[in-house]
Amino acid sequence: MVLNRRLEYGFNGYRVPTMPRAARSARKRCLPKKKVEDYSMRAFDLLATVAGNLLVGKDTSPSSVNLSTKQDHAAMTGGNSNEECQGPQKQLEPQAYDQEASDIFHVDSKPVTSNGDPGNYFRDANRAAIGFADVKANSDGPASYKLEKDEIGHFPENIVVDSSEYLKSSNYKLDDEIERKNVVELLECSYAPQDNGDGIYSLRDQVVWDAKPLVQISSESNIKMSLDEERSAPCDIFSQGKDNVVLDSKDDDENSSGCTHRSNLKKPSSPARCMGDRRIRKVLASKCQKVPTKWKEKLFPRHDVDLASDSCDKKSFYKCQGSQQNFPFKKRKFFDLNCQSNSCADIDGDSSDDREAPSMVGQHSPYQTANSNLKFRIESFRVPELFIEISETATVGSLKRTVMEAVSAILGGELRVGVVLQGKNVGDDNKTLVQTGICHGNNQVDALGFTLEPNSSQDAHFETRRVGPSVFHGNTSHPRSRYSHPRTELCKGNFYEPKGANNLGNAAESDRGSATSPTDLPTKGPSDSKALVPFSAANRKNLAVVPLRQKSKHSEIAQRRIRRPFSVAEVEALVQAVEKLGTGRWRDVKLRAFESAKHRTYVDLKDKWKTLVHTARISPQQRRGEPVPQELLDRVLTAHAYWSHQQAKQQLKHQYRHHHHHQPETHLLL
DNA sequence: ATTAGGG
DNA sequence: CCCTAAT
Repeated sequence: MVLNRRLEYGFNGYRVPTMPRAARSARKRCLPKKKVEDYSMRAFDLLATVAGNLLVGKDTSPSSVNLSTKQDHAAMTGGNSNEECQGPQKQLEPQAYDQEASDIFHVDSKPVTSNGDPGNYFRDANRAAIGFADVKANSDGPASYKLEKDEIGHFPENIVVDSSEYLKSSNYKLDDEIERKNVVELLECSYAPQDNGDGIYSLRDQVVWDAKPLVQISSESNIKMSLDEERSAPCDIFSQGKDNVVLDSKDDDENSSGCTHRSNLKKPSSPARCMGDRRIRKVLASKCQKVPTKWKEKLFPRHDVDLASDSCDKKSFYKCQGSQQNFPFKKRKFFDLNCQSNSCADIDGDSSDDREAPSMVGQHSPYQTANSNLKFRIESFRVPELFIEISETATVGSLKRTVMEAVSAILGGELRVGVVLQGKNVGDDNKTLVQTGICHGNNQVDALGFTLEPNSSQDAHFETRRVGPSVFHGNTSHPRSRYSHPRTELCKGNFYEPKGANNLGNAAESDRGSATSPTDLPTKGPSDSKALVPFSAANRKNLAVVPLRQKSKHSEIAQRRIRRPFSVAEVEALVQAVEKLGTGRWRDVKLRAFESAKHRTYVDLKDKWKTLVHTARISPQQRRGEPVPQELLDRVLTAHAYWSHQQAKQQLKHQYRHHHHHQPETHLLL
């Protein structure tokens, strides 16, 4: 075998699930006392991720937007296992939703109107999310928020976010950068690739998702809210059917238990999703015929994968995909709230026309309402194609990571939404829906799709997507993919002030930003992926420009924290603090010198000190990373010696006192 | 929640 | 950095 041979894979894209959910297990550690902003943040992530489930309805809601939250989410997070099987039923009920909704965020706002431009759909949704994320909580009482109104005056009507679900976002920065972080966040958090050899190219969750709804975008009146929940399922999900997946009974063969179990859960509005189901089914049909059940069709993400190299065993690949044993299926529940039966009926009728538009990227179902307003349900967006290159000797795990990074890079980059109508991109953002024909008859419902596209600097319009086979270009390693560390300059703080409690404040803040940018590569072995380049399909020239390092690492769930090497300035601050406080008061050190450095815990500081001492003791040749000035290292040794001595002294003193109670403190070893 | 250490 | 035992 030729070592280091390159394998090239072309990916047509993934389907991005709309509503991932974190595991309870992980949540445990992610749910400390959080600030409302965290909820907001999480809400944004989720909302952005689930934007595909946004339904835009006619406007009857108040123009003012209020967001309220209940800080105490403990009750909601107290999920239990039996909930896995039983809970969903209840949750499928709108009432249940509403109840839970009251427990969390709540946003009332205006929906998008039909005369909005085609290019605004997603933007509006995102904007709402952004506003959501930006809201500030009141200090007391049920926090109320104000959602900023965008120039068009479009708001989601109700945005409900399960408060039990959010990331540990203490490091999260709610700024403009958030917009491009949105979707990728959850991908990273919930779909991080793993090494245990499951579906190779699947975007999947690392954890078992909870049964509760994650995000709800709903409204009493017009806005429809659909909740699409996914959960990991045991490999035998298909045969067991014991999971909570909402499916249509018809043409459902096996999984009888599960289906029957669910049938009663289905709401009369279910037809609305029939279309989506069918569409998905259709899309997947060619790839997933091995899977006998529609479950798979419904749940299976798209795996349009082109193997550009023979080195990769296609057979095994497909086998893997088809393997019910190993594939990490996620049960997917779909909730359609407030779906008018009549509307659904219409859609259902339309669904007969559903066909797979090659250029279509997202499934959705727009339908007209009483007024001239349209409702859209975007089940998912298609992620642009990407190209990766990886060593043949790389491990599967590293391949997964690489793919994950590529996907994350794309999603984390500046995204924009494309609207595809009947296979053609709607490039004119200024046209109205009517002019574009989007709001026309139902026969076109299926022809409408949304795409996520890299928002490249210059070119703003896009041509037809997916033109034939993937074109590999720009397959060289992406220069900026990893080695640029803007950190250096960012960390030049004023650390030389004697005792400023917030010496590192600036550095910490700025460091945070830079810390998220460098792609954290797998650090093990030669298996590390090499070049990883998002590449543009024949039609997507911009793609190659997508920053590869946008991935924000604040992945939730038990994700190892990103590595954030201490800058010299930080070391300086640490040394200074330790000189003053000693080595046994890391809490104080933290407060003193790293107060505003959220990502530096006292444990981190303690660890850093440990390594500093070690570093100071080894030869300069053995040291790695950004060189620490010898002067600092000397101070480290000095301080370490001093405080070690003090500590020993203290111990001896205590011993002495223990034996001589009558004796006051005596200074030995001075 | 902190501290101290091993991994 | 993580994980934990012990405070």
